[in-house]
Amino acid sequence: MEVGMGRPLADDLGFLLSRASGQVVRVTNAALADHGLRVRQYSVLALACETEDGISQREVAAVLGLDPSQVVLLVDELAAAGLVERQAPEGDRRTRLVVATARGRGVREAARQDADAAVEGPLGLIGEAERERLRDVLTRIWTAGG
Amino acid sequence: MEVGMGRPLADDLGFLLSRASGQVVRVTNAALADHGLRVRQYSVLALACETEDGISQREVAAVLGLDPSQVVLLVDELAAAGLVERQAPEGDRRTRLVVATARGRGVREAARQDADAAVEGPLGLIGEAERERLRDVLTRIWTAGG
DNA sequence: TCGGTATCGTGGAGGTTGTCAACGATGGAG
DNA sequence: CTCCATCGTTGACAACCTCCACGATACCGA
Repeated sequence: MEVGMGRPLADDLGFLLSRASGQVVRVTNAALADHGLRVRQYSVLALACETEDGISQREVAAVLGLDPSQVVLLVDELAAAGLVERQAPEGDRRTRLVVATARGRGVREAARQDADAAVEGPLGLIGEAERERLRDVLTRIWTAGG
Repeated sequence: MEVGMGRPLADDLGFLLSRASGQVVRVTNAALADHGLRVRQYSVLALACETEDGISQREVAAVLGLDPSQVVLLVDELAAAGLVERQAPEGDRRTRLVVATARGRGVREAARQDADAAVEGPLGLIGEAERERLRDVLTRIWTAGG
């Protein structure tokens, strides 16, 4: 029986994941501040920009891994800034579609560039092939779910 | 000039990182709850267990990527649970060494097993070679720093 | 030896996030 | 029509992050 120490924290994937994530989020938030955005808001805005007709708040919550109640405030803030609008869909009067405004799409583009540039700090040493592999792994982790 | 949409959010490494991290943290927290721990506390405890003579709170903060003021409360809670002790080092009376108690080491081991098992949910499909690769990438991201 | 400067732990304020339970409104199935 | 599910919303509460300030201690140069 080995009595020594088990695997150190520095090898724990969960720990490494959350530490790296915190790092990137910190840097990204700093970059987005110039645009009056935080990462959460930026993510919602980005999602809204990716559809022509908008995306329901429920879907936003599901994709981002958030509680639906969190999305309410995020959309409130984005709407107050004039970056998105809440629209009623054709058939279902329960749901609200989050639709990006023209201004929202512009801000998203500008913000994306700054965020991408800032994130090159932590990610600078990671090559493109490795990034693609990382995307794949992180997506699979998410899909495997809880 | 391409007018279409740029890279979607689902390809953004920062987003994928924080979503996967949140997922794993959520699952881990649930597993650690049986031991009366949260991930943050568990990380501090794990770090304390990895040294014979303890680790300064400053170092804990640096390794975990936290503000030193956060560590104070975490150590308070761990100490109140009898899992760690604050000890004064030989030379420097400013610093406090966080030292794991025998009970703390036991709890850490038990908690580690439950946490590792729980994390197999999200990480189950990732092979060992890929995990090692992931550890390497995440560590480099952290080291590249901000 | 003294004085300025840096570091450590700690405390507090303020904003952000995560979690959970409820509610009203609407939709859908039987 | 009735029962049940879904959607957005609200509120409460704990956890977390960020920043600033303080007292105590250490270090270094004059």
